[in-house]
Amino acid sequence: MKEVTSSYNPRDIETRVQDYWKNENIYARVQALRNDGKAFFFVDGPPYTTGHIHLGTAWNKIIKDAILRYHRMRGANVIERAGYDMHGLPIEVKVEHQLGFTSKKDIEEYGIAAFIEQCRTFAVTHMGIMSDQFRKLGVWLDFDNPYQTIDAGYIESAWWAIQRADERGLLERGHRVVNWCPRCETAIADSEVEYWDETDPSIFVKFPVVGRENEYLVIWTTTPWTLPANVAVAINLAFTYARVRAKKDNDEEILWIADELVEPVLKMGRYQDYTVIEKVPGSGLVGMEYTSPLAGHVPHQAEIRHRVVAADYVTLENTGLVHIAPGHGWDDYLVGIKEDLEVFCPVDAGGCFTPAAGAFADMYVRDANDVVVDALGGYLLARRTITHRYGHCWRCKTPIIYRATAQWFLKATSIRGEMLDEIAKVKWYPGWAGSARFHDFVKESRDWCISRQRYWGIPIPIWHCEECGEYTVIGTIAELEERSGATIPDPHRPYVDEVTIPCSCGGEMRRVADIFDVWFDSAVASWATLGFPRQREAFDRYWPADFITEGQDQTRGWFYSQLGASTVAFGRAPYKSVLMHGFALDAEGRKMSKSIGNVVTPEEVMNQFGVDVLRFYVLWANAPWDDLKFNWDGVKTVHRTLNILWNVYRFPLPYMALDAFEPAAGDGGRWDGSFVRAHIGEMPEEDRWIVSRVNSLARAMNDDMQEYHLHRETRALAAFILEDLSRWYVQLVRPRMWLEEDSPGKRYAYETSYYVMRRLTTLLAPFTPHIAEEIYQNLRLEGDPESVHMLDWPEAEDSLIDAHLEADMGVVQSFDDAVATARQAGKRKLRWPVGEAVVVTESVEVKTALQDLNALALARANARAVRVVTGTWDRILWQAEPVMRAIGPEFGKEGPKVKALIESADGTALKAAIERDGKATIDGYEITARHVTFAEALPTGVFSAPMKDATVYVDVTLTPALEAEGYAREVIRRIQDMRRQLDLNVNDFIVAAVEIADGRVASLVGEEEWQNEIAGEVRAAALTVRHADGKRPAEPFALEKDWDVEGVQMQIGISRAGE
RNA sequence: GGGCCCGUAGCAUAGCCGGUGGUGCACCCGGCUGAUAACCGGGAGGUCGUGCGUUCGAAUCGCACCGGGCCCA
Repeated sequence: MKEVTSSYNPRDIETRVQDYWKNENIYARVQALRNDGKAFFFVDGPPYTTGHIHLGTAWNKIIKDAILRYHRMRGANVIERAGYDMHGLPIEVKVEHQLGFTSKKDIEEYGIAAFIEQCRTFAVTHMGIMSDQFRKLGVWLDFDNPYQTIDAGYIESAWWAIQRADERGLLERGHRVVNWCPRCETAIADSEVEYWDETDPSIFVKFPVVGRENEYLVIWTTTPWTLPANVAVAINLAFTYARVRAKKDNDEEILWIADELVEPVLKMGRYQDYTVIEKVPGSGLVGMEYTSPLAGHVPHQAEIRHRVVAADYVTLENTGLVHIAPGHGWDDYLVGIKEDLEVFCPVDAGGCFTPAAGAFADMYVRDANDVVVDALGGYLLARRTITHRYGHCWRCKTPIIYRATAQWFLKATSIRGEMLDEIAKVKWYPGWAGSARFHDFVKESRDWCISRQRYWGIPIPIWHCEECGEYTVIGTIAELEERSGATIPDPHRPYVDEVTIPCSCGGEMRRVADIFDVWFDSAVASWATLGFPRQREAFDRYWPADFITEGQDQTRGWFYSQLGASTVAFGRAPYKSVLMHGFALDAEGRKMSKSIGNVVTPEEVMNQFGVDVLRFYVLWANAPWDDLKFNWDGVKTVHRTLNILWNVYRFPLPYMALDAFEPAAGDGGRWDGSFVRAHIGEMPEEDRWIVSRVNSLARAMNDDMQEYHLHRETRALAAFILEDLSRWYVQLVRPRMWLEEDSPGKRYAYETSYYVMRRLTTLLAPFTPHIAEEIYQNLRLEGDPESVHMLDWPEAEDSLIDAHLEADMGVVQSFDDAVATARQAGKRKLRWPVGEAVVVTESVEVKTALQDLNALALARANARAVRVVTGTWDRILWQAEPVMRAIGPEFGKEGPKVKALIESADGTALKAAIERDGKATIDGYEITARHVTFAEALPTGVFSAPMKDATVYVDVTLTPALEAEGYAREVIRRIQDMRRQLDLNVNDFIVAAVEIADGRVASLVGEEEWQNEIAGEVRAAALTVRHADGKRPAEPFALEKDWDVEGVQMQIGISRAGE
């Protein structure tokens, strides 16, 4: 063990430790060490390769790393690989930006092959950058061999799953309304829609009722451009509708509006008067037919038989009648299916009207709003604008539209029951993440649209024959090669688009043009990371995953996509336990975003405070499942804690080095703690106590780790470092470290300190792997493993836990605090001894603790005596306080006099008299208990402070003996200070002289007892103490200083002995 | 609009199967000076988001509302 002189420098330590891991190949060796352990299969949720990691990503990986390191230390053979999500529209859009593209046409002209190579380069480059960042966080996942969603093997895992879906009848091609980005010209998932406010028209439109002159249904919409696709109007059967004769100027017309909404609607339409002709329940409207006001502009509208249908989702807002266009809305579409309505969608992939839209053909739909409104003419009842949340493409920010298109679906609704059953079988941390949140989400889930009309993704492996309409789903590349006769070097577009398969009808099957929704990529990660279906062995051994952990946003994301794909493919969940963690927010609880400018990056924190501080902070700040409100003060606190850990660690090293201390080794030169176990009975109380504490810590941590209470783990560690080690044990053990001679006491101090640090670094290893390693490297014995991460996680040694001693020590700590408080009140420094400290208590625990640990209590209080008193301490005095509410009425105008007499009376005597006789007489006035109360009064020089279940009284009155020691201590302190100024070693001897201006003090300090004490404490070979006589010392000292000690002038000189 | 989570001193957090609200940071005051560009102690600071309810008693249970987050519509 080497002495450590440098203060805590995380960056140096972390660089050195990471180099060591790399050079010694520690990560691989730890894995090899646990090879025979029980398998623990972990699947890394793949981050998307867009670029740099943020605080949330860092937190995510840190949680994973801490948990996996823990499992490894518990002996588990952890099966893991880092993973990356590398396909998808976000990368396509980035590349489009780089190349200056604005539409799919640009891509087609540039060439799909060249385009996807750009995408591949982008993804691979950023993967490398991110891996380096994760490595810097000290994350031990396999970054050299990560699973990548763009690998051919990975793509096969997805193909295989979709083939299984087809076999189970869960793959379906259907016409559905989907979120559609008119710029990207593709369907996008619900999860790819971002909402923010847009201002849109808000219009009320009159639909003419068939066969009724001048009679209209009034509907409301914010998307005029969907009116050309209208086929029906929906009402709610639960509402009452009014048939109203409305008057405007000289015109009259008859309008249908929900009864309760008549007033506001007519006001909006500037009608001056109205009368309700009749009120009809919703059912009375169903089947009513109407014509489109746009029939003259959109030829097809003239052919549609529009009618009124019922729908539950219609609310009592606007007019209570809802315009239905099944081609442009999800709810509309469902109503359409139920009512067998036509799905009319005269809008193309680019968001422009098709020729079927008649007069509106070729217009971009959002631009067409005004034109449509104009075309409504007199059918427009009112026009306003509205600002409301509207969906946008997450990548290019274009407002989305809803569009009915042919897409491929995974029929999640058919396996919903299975999925819900599986959720219940998974162990969720916390429980509500599964039972409430995820369960409710899945319960509401819809079929999953897995097709996208894009380029950079896993091609959907469906080949279709245009001749006979047959289609076939391919499960592997080998299968495709066999059936097509082609070789497939790369299963991506456009290469795979060329491959054709002969159809049994004699025709030729071609691949459908679509690629997978990128969420389907990561959905198959649990078996793709094991190389399945190309390799079966690992899959058979390890699948499903023992554990995964991701943020709460992944409820709808990866938790769901994996569950869906796995339930389809294997009929069960792909994970056995899931820890759902929170989101990283700023200190105000807002989302970190570039536009607000509140983003804190992991690099910032690492550069200022180091990786271990960042790691410990994010695990310590709050429970994993709560959102993390990032706070620099918290980071600083953690830094301080690790700094104290560092100081506590290096504190005993110089003494150990000086004594060439070697910890007792066990079998094979390996440290095993046997010395402490063997000698625990003989060791001083504080040693037994800290050994007990560190074992209690291990016990508590084992319990908390079972539930992944990482915040409790780290908080328990911090509390141990600060409270138990730094503030208590180190203070108590100090004098034993300074002992000159070898002694059992010193040996115990060394062995105990060593034992505690070894235990502590092991417990810290999963959380702060660098500082733990750094300390371990200095502490480890020859036979010990090369890394702290090769050690086994410590079980609590029950035989070393002494609950009684821990309780006793708690009392002494409380006593220590109380004495400090009382001393402060009495303005008596801790350096100055006091006569006695008296503890008044009724508590048996307090009493026994202060008896058991009396020597310790004496030392801590720096008192000549510590006594425990039950009942009342006889030195307590009482101050009588008159009760005027009783005195006034009874003594009348004598009251003030009685008041004064009571106040000046000897309260203590008065109290005793009243307690004895029930009354007392002062100057002839009879005083009873109701006239007076008593407040505690302390004798001169006594100060009190409360502690748990007791009160401490400290008498700070000085006597010559106490004063002698006090001044002697002051002298010692100043000489020590001067030694430091001379930069002397702790074992150097000095010669010193003390000249004291005050003769009385000089003679007190000059007593032989104190002169010897001073000489011993400051390692003085020669010391003179005398009353200053104005003469300078004969020999000049290396350092001379004048001091003011509590108002007494002293001149002190010291030199190194022999110089 | 719905589901889930969160809302405790200036900031962050513990307590949350009910019984006089703990802790850290910051702040003020002090101590220590053989961990020292450290360390330690003391003090002040709280309508436990708001309101209603259950109860002898609620930060803790119930309901409603307000604010924040994630997700859904």
